[in-house]
Amino acid sequence: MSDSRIEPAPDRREQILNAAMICFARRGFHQTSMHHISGEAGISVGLIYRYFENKDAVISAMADNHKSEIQQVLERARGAETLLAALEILFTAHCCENEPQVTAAFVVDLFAEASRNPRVAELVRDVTKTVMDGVTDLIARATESKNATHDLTPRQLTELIFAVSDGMLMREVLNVSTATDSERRERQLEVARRLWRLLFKSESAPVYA
Amino acid sequence: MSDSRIEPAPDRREQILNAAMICFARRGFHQTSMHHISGEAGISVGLIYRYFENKDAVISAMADNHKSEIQQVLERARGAETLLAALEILFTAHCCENEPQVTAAFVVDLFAEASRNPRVAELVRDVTKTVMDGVTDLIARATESKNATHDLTPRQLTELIFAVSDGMLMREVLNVSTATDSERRERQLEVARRLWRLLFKSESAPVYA
Amino acid sequence: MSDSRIEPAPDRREQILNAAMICFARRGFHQTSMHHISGEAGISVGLIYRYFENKDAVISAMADNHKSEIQQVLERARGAETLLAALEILFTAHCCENEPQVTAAFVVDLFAEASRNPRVAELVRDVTKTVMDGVTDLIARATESKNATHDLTPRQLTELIFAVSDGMLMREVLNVSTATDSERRERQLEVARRLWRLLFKSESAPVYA
Amino acid sequence: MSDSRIEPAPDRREQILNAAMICFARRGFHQTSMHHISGEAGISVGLIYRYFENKDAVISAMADNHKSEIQQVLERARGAETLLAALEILFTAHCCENEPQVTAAFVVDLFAEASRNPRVAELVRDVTKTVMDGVTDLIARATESKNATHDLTPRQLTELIFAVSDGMLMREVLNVSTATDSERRERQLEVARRLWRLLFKSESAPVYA
DNA sequence: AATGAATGAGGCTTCATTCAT
DNA sequence: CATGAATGAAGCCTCATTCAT
Repeated sequence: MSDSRIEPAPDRREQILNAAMICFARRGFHQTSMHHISGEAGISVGLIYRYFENKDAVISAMADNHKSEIQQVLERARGAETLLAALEILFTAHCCENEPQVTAAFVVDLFAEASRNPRVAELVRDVTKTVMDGVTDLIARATESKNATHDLTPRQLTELIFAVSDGMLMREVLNVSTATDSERRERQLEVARRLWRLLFKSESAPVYA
Repeated sequence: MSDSRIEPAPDRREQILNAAMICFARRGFHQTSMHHISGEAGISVGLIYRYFENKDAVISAMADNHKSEIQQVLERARGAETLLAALEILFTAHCCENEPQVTAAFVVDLFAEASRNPRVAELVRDVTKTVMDGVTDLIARATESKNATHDLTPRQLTELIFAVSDGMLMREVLNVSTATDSERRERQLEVARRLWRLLFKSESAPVYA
Repeated sequence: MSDSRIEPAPDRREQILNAAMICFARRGFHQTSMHHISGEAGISVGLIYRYFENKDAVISAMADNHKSEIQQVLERARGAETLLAALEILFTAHCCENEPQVTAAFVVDLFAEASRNPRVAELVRDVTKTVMDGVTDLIARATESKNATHDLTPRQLTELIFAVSDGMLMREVLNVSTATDSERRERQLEVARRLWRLLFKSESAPVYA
Repeated sequence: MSDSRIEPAPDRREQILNAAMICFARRGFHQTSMHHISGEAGISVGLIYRYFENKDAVISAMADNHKSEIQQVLERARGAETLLAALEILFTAHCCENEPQVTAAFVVDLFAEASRNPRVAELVRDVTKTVMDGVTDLIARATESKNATHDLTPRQLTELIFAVSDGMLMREVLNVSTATDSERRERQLEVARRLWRLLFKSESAPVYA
């Protein structure tokens, strides 16, 4: 803070990944050139290659980052008091941090890339499995699951919940400009909440007023 | 030679679009070259430019095609006897015709492209709106919607149903090879069906045991 | 001849290879860029890739060409009346057609490349073997070989003769500018001739006045 | 720290040149990067520039080194008891020290480089002249030259002998793996020896049987 | 003396697009 | 209508060289 050194530790990797995230969200993986990234990061092209073997490695690293972030969210969700609160944490984090447009565009592109880049596919599968296993476990242990009115297994409930979440995220890229980001988000959240209550309905009052 | 009444050329546009669909699903829009398409179609590169202004126009035309197909499915769904049957038609068509992998890869790429190509975005938004309006209407008029145990409006129900469908399609690209296409599909369909029954539960089971 | 068409068949491959030969001789394989070649050939860079998979393929094709040329020379040598005449054909062709500097620079670079590019090495080994086998055969059958004053086998004689030829070619790149090309060549030829006479000495008069 | 009398740094120049020799032999001058050299030498890239102005200077210095080595060999040859012994020293040194492959690849590359880098050409010409002058002198003074059966001048004999030596070295890079290094070498040496005896045949055998 | 991060020009290659035939 | 040779801009990546530390 009082240190006069301009940049104590310019974590280049992170700097490059941040720039790449912006570029990828803006134009997609394959429309983003190394020049775009270097320009956004304010460094030279060659320098990127000191930190990443090639463009694919940048994409993989971003997927890795995405994985860590999601795992942190999972940890937070595990600490929630109720199942619905946990789901809300997951749903919100998945789509709402940063500008939702950016995240959504990136994630959809990530899945598109996964469908043909095996290394990325592996990463996405991995994070997907981890998080879904975590949520399945959460559901299986939740008291809210006891008096359910459906015959969905915890696993199936998880699949349903994630499908809704991913599906909404996918639609997000269309950027229906008839509403602000937060309004749109609120609408989606409301739908999701109602589904959750339906799935984990307790006799008592609705969780959210 | 002088006879120009009978269709002299095969439907080139369709031929090209079919080839493009295969290529796009295989490698994505921006990884597919015009030569890939011409090779797959068995024609020369130059010929593509007689039918499409440029590569973007091919992509847009594919989105157009996708729109027509989905609208046809909507028509079929409208003729179904019950709401659940209609949903099943929609869900199945959306994901199951052709090889699901192909369709899934294409659709995810289409959404990714929509997030930055305004013309594609416009088309996708259009088809999305049309189909969702259609389903909302279907739901609003369905007798199954009367005795619902939730407070979801027809519009919200539609959003929920489509989110589930799209979300599952998105996961499809990961191609978890632990099951055949149809097995995977069956599992997804089972989850979706249970949701639908929960949402439009009719005959029997009282909501509160 | 009377045909008014400007270029009846612009054998692109040959055109490119000619340009490449000039460039390679001028600056070596790895100092020659595809731009250099395309410039020398008067075409665009991209066009080279219609005819050659990549730069290495151009090098290999040149080595191939070199092989054909040498084999033709071998054929001519086979038709010579005396062994010494045959050797003179081989020696002269190997080093003297075109500008000797160009050929020499190219061949030395070719060997240098062979020492690390397996595909080129294979080609050079192949042509080397073919020609040396041919000459060994020529020697074995020549009457001049009968009354030799040495105990060198035909194979060894061949090795000796080729070593001399190659060694002189190697020196050629130094371009000792104290003499014209042809003078230098004449000096080399004189030395070589004397060696050959020594090796295949007949009792009679020297073959060449 | 204040002591600067005793050689504080190891002989960096030599260390770098040794590393460069290994790299150059392995991949050729222009395929060797400064990083390759620094890596092989176990130092940083920047340090090379403290001892050499640029990459070309490294190449020139290597040629210089090569020159010194050859001159030392010439000195040794001068001390030999017979002409044939002297030639054997020269022939053996030229091709056999270190791994022959390495030397051969380096020398062929050196000549290739000489054909377009004037500074290198100058050096190679210089060393060539020095050594050939030395050998010419050796031959002129040798008693073995007296009763020769040929009309070759000492200069021409030198050219012949060196051509054979260089030609065999050039072939060496093809590394016909059908024999070990030493076996191959022995075969070459045998051919060369027979030539020498033919050229400087002394004691016994009359020329005409 | 020594390091290695940083630069940016330049090399190889691909690809959308045009156009003569 | 159809072809495919041709172009050239642009993308990915390497590497000689510099310079702050």
